[in-house]
Amino acid sequence: MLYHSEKFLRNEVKNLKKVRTRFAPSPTGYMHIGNLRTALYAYLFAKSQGGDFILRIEDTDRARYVADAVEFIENTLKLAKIYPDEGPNIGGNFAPYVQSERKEIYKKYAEQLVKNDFAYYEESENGVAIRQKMPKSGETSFYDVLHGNITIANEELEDQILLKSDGMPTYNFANVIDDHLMEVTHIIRGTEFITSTPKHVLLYQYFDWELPTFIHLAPVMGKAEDGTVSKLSKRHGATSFGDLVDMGYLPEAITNYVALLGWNPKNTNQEIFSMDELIKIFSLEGLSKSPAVFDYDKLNWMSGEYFKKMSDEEFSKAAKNFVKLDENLNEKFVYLASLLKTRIVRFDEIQESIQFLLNMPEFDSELFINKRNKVTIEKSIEILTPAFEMLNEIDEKDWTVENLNEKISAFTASTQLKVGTVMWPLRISISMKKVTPGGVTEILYLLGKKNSLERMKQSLDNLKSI
RNA sequence: GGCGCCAUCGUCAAGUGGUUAAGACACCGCCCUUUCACGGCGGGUUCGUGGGUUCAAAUCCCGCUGGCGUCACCA
Repeated sequence: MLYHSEKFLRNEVKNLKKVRTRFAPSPTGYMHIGNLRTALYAYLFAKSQGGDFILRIEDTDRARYVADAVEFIENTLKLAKIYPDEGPNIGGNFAPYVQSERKEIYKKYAEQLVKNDFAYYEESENGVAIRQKMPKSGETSFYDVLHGNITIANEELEDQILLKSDGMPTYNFANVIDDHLMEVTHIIRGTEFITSTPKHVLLYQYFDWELPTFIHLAPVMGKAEDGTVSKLSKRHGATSFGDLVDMGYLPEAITNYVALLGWNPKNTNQEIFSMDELIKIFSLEGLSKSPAVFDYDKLNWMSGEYFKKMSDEEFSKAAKNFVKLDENLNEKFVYLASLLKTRIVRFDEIQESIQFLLNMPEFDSELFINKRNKVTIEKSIEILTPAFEMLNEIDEKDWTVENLNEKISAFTASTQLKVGTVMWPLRISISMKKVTPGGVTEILYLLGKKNSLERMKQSLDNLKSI
């Protein structure tokens, strides 16, 4: 099959050189998930081939410049465990890596093009700009690893601005110059660049430079409430890596999920991957050419998987930034973490789920009534009264989960009632929540003896006064 | 609108002419159970459409439809 042999051949040739990929964002102070994914794939490909990954800042649009955006991008990549080999604050043999600092380079090459009659000056009220001359006829083709050969008629191409009147290059010019100068072998970017690629190809031809390999990635889509699908944007809620981290997703989980959005490993059904594993297993063949819809359900599942794999210590440490605790809970947080781990999917869910431990919710007699466990108000009073006495006799220092478990089991047995029947009113009386992280003994322990018994007594009094 | 790209469950996706069309998420049911989770077991739903090619098409070709992108002194 042509497609495969061609791809194979192409890879053969390219493999002779060290693979170099780049991520070239503009400094917007915002890392869109789609961009992060592009960076990830470029990084994974380079690393899987033992190559280099370069960070280059495309800040040729002065109007768009955002302060500290470069640091923001570098920090985000670091959080995502994507480490460039070369970049603005990292350095490298091809510095500078910020395009605004390379102004003179572009000027030189633009003028060379004018000299060779591949471009011309154009004067307007803004000043003097340089435009690229496009062929009037014929067509320009290029090979894309994902899409095969793509051909566009030259008459579709307009004479492009290469150098703006402010002396800055346009994207279409600067990326070609830099990719060549920085010896980028594989250009991995979004499909939105497919139609402008012929312009770049022509530039390579004008300079008589070797063409890099192109890989145009399908976009990441978002699903709106009405069910329609479009390119992931703000109307779909959180769309940046930072948003997701702020919501309490683990960076590792986000990266892992995003890796699988548009790429799949060959010959395995594994879905949870560390960065090292991704590097090991990544291949261009697993890339998908059709768009992928960002799915929170799947992200949630994956996030939960990561939580369950964490030790209680790791989890509590990471979760602490998301919660406000009192002294008592702060002390017991590692234990609390063991209860929380399997129940939440984002750190920002914790506060609400443990709020009842901090403050006793308002009394609600309805909660005591439970059909399945055959619990009524009367039954609750009947159980709670002796239970309170029993618990009250436990020494403060024996107030441990293990011991409480033992005592409550013995108590339950003595009542001749079903376990659920006893546990239900007990748990409600100290939590006032139908659903809690952990059962009665866990909550008793977390609350401590004094607080637990105060709550239980209060509930009992309230029940009696109905 | 011109041009270009794309098209397998609701979603992510395996699949490269012959399969009972994998797997995962979500959903539903059952089991376990000290609530909720976790865990275990099971279930339904998929090749956009019309033509070809072929003994045989989700797979190859063409048209249609639909979605997306692009036509800047933005990237």
